[in-house]
Amino acid sequence: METLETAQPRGRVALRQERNREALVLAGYKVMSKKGIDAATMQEIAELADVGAGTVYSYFKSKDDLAVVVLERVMLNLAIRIDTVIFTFADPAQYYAFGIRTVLEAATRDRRWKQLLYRSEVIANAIYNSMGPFAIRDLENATKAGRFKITDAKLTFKLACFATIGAALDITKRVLPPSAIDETVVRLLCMNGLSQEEATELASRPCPPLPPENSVTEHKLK
Amino acid sequence: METLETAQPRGRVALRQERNREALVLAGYKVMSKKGIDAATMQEIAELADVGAGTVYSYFKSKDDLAVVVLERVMLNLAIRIDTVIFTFADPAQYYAFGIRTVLEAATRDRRWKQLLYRSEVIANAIYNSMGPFAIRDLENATKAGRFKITDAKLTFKLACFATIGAALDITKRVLPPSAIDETVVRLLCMNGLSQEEATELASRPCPPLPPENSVTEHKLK
DNA sequence: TGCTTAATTTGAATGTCATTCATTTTTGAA
DNA sequence: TTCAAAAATGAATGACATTCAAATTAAGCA
Repeated sequence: METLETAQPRGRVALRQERNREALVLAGYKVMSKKGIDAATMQEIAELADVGAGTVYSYFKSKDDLAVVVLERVMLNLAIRIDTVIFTFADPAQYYAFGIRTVLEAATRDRRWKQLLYRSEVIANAIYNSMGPFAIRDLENATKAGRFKITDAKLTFKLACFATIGAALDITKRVLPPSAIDETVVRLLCMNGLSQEEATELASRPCPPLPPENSVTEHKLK
Repeated sequence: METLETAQPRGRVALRQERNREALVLAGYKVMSKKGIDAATMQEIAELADVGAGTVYSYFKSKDDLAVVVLERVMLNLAIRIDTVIFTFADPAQYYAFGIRTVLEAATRDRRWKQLLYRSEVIANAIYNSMGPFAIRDLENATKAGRFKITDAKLTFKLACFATIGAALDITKRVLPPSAIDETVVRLLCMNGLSQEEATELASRPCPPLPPENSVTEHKLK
């Protein structure tokens, strides 16, 4: 009984904090994906999360810190959804190819992503951190299988993250046509040591549909 | 005599404006490369250029606008210096390889560049705009010569710009070792359709020294 | 040379936040 | 119920980027 009594009150605070943190991440996501990271104000985020303006700072060191958490959450959600689908592929190289394409399509088609694209080093690093464990695994597997020829999977994926955001920005701004998605995938596959022909073939394989956003219950957003 | 008389007073304003503009770009470069773009204040830049704080805005729309001009100037200076050296290469692919390596080394070794690296989409686009004419020419020549196999030189170089900044940022932050420069060059050459072996060989060729910064008189800085 | 208008420059004032911090509120044990 | 500690609050602070009314300068004209 003693443990139960001490556990309950202790849990209250922890639970509220968890709820507040969750509410802040969600509010941050909503406001930032509507207005962009810079134009989002801490005031509005705090109000939407129903906490005082100062409270945000007992959960996050700064606005940028919150933005990083928000972005990593979005990316992890996408990474997990991708990961539920790729087991259908026989070719290990296709795991990576599909991941790249999916990120590019999300970044250029989803209106909520567009606002987040500026501050590209923040979002590129969020992709790297959240999707990296999956992507680097795929790169290494495909290299072991002899499909890719790379020596440093981490560096390779880092380059791919930044390049992807660069392409996505230009497609969003209509400097590049939407068809640049295909060519970007081809180039990033070439970067892994595939020939132009191999890369083109791999990039043109059909893509399975992704499970819906909210299917990732552990990492819900929206 | 008439033309001389009207030319003189007219020239006075124009001359002063040219001087002011130059002074502002130079001051912007000095302050931004010392403190970083965000921490540089318009007040300090104006003071260093010896104009009123408001005057900056009759030359540049905003702080970011000034930053873009400053960065493009730095990049153009480097591009021109690179261009004076590459005629010594027989292989057209080497033009591009040397350019990529030189940018990476400048970005990671020069203390003044480090501060400019954050705001990566600004600097990546500055590289693209200033060095693009040279780099895209090199990419297309090397493709015609059968060394590279790409279909869209502009897109390819855009990806390379963002990837380069991503690598430079991590090397600067010591997340990646300086040796990542070599591997980045190799990967970005593979991206152009070279095999791993071809890319490694090309990346390892000796590099000639660059002419000094101030040798580019048309585009002087510092 | 002096007069006049248009263009340019000026820097103090404005407005917008991110962040801080003195108070207030809540918590949980006694 | 009482109390000390922890958390939350939101008004106040400070730091700029940008604006704008006033001052200065330029240059055509008599």
